[in-house]
Amino acid sequence: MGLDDSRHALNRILELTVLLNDDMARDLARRGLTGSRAHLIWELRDGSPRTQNGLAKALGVSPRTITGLVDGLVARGFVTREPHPHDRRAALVTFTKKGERASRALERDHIALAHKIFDDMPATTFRGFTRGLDEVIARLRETLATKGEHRAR
Amino acid sequence: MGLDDSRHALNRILELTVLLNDDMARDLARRGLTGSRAHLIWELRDGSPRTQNGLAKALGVSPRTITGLVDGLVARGFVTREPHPHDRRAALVTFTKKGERASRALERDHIALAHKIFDDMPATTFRGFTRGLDEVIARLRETLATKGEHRAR
DNA sequence: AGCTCATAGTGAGCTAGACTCATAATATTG
DNA sequence: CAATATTATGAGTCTAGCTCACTATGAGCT
Repeated sequence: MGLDDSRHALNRILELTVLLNDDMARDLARRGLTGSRAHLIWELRDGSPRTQNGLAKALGVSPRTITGLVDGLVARGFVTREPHPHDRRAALVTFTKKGERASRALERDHIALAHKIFDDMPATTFRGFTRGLDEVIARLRETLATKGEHRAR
Repeated sequence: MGLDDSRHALNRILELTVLLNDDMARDLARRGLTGSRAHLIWELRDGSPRTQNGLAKALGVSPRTITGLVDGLVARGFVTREPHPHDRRAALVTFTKKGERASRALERDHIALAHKIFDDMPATTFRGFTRGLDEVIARLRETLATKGEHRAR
């Protein structure tokens, strides 16, 4: 395939990332959330009381950043910090009612988006897309891994 | 197609956006650039002397933000502010030698990435992917337009 | 028991990117 | 010429990352 084709395809992918980002950011804003805060809630969704350290590892972000995100979510009433039963150092980040509602709303939004994108797509197109997508992701993973080796030296 | 399939596909797309972001951010950091600053350089690439206002519209960002981005690029020697020949209010953001080199490097990186992702992908897979991708983008555009109407009311 | 080391969280201070609002300087137009 | 529009920036805010230093506590080893 020609180079121009692959460049064009890459540009389309980048266009997609921008569109997705905009769409999701707007939905989140409507619910009083930012991307990072929503990400935290999303993580909290499976296994609600979590320590901040656990969240830091799950989100791939420093513990200090979690402190800030949790501060924001506490201020807006989505979560509370509860004492850990066995470890007085740790705080358990716990959903409030509002937080649980928001968590379910995020899930609904996610499903609705998947619907909107894929529902009336012909099955063959869908399969062709996902097949290619898997390959693209695999190539990207390779690339990242290779560069990671360099850095590790 | 089942709901689970579309949800899974959406998750894969999100995974892709994260991978792409990481990969590009790392390349940019290697060149002393951030995503936003690179974006500005990318825009400057086609039609080098540009006013900040023009850049603001091109990047879809407030003029004040451009001031900040240009400040950063000037401090690092990628661009200069030159006086506009006919309008003493406006500054023309202009590449330095270093900026031009960086601009070409970004282009090379872009091409290399497209290569890495698509080069050894079977043509049928590639076509299937781009076809689906076009549809996905179209659906997203629709969604955004619909919501935009709401906001416009 | 006591000492050392590790872990959980936060304060302080930095960079970066985005916004608004107000303002200065300059263009444009009636 | 006077009113209005445009270009850029200062001031101040918010979010989201980071590191480094520090407190409090937990765990393990003599």
